[in-house]
Amino acid sequence: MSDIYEKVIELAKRRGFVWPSAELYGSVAGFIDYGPLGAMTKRRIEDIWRHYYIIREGYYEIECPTVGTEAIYLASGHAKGFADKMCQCPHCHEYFRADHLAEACGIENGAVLSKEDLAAAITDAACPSCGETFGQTEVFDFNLMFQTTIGPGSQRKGYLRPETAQGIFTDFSRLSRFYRQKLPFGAVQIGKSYRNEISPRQGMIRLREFTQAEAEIFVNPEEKTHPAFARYADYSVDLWAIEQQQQNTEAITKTMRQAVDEGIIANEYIAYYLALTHELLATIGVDPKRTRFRQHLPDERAHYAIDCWDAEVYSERFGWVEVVGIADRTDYDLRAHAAESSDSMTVFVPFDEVRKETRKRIVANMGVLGPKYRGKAAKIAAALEEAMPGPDGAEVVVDGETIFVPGDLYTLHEEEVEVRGAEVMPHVIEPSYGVDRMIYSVLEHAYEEEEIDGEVRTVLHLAPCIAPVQVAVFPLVKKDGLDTIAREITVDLQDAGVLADYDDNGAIGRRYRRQDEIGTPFAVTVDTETKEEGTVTLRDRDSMAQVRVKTDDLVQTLVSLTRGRTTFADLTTE
RNA sequence: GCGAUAGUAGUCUAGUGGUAGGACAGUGGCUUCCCAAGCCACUAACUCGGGUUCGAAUCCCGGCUAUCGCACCA
Repeated sequence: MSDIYEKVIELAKRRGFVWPSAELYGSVAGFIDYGPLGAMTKRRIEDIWRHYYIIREGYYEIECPTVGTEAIYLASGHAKGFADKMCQCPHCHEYFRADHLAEACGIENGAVLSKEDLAAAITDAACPSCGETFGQTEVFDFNLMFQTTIGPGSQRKGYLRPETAQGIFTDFSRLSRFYRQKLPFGAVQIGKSYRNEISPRQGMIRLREFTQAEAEIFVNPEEKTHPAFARYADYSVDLWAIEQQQQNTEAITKTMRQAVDEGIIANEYIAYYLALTHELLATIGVDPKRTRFRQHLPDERAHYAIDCWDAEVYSERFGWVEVVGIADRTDYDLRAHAAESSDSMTVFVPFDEVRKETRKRIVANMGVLGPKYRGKAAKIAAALEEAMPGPDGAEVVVDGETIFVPGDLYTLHEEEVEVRGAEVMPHVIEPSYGVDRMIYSVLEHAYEEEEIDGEVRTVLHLAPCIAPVQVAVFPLVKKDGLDTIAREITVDLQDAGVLADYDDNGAIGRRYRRQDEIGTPFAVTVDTETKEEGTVTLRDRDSMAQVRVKTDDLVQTLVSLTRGRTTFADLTTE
């Protein structure tokens, strides 16, 4: 049966929203092209995202390469952790995850075994597909990252990034200086990421090249209270928390204040971005009734994450689809990069008041110590500074050798120092949006076939702020100079930054329907009254209602309508 | 990736071993003062590669893509 997915995809293909990529030479699953209308819609959605995260939250956007060196992904764990150990049945040539097979044979922790151990573990395993015994089989890594080499003849490995986040982490120190080393701060990135999925099946939902919009917000681990939390404290969303999932009950509706106070959501930052995400999705036209937030269960959550929620959108075709992930990733990423690089990845956080601390310091008496230990003296002196002295001496370890240094070879100083703050490794709050999934959700929720006088009218109820074509301009008939007036109006609208589409082809009804199908929210029609009274009709896509508007006021009215400042209903009640 | 099924203009579809019709859409024109109206004309397709055959869109094999099942997967 032709379900809504097929109808939406058919429309998207036919009218130029989304196409299979490079159909000319045969397309490859997991790659899509955005056609003229799709690219415009995507841009508008991204710009609304920018409005929320850059303009309102104040996290500037950066843009990093999609190709990264191996070091980045060794640090991030993607080079290892993103790889599955696979094997192939020698009889039926089916592929399986080796660790799953091993676990089916009663091996625990198959995931941590080496390739060789796994191969040994599965020799007696029966193939889940054909039932034959595996025997000696090779276990190989399948890494979800696309690999490339950098430079001619170079052995230097490069990877296409599997997420945009790493670019922000690798720029951490410069970002910290840009924000004058004051937590919290954040950066965002919108761009392509790549995952070489084994078998992408679900159209726009699982792609090998996809667009992410990610924010990495660096916060003081001691202060996970969002400075603007009041904005969303009373905002309520549907939460499908761990408890409801385990008890198999429905999502619960809570305000963000309640959810944080009751400990359902780990902190204000997570709650704040849950609410912001809910509002953003509603703004671009995702049905709030078909939006919920699902908390990751403890066993699916990454071990370092404190709390993680997915914004899920209901699709008639795919069920609940993860569109946004919002996680508190703690200092995992920065710690990983600090360990791999020579950067501390910390921010100096001053204390509210300068703290006075007394510090014990051991100063070696080099005049005695030097001659006594000779070549080892410098190292022993350095080790002494860190040592805990006993009553008559201190033990230090130098080059694996334990040396007892008598108390008369050093003096103990007690000094009062002023401590003005501490080096803090921030925690990362990460809202991560799948832009392609947002677009699909919007299209599916906007699609409607309604019956008008026995005819089916196909309408995309796109929000005026994301509709690719914002206004259509028609002469009612192509004579008496009506077309000239309509063309002039089109240019006036275009000059005001409104994407206006002039059309004089065919009957007026057909032109309305054409625009309905691509979601154009408003249509302006020029008729004889335009010449006599100086007014045009403005037609609303959703209600098909019309009002007469003064030609002189038209541009201003439409600018305001397309930006969502006013609605068509406001015009009719005036 | 494996198995099953399928692939005909932009879309939907008819069809047969002898090189393809329809509908809708689109374009040009006529008509038309408000919701896919009417009339005329036009454009436009056999998924790709190989094989069998005098001849293949049709039969066979393979690739690609889509749908479904399995596996995989945020």
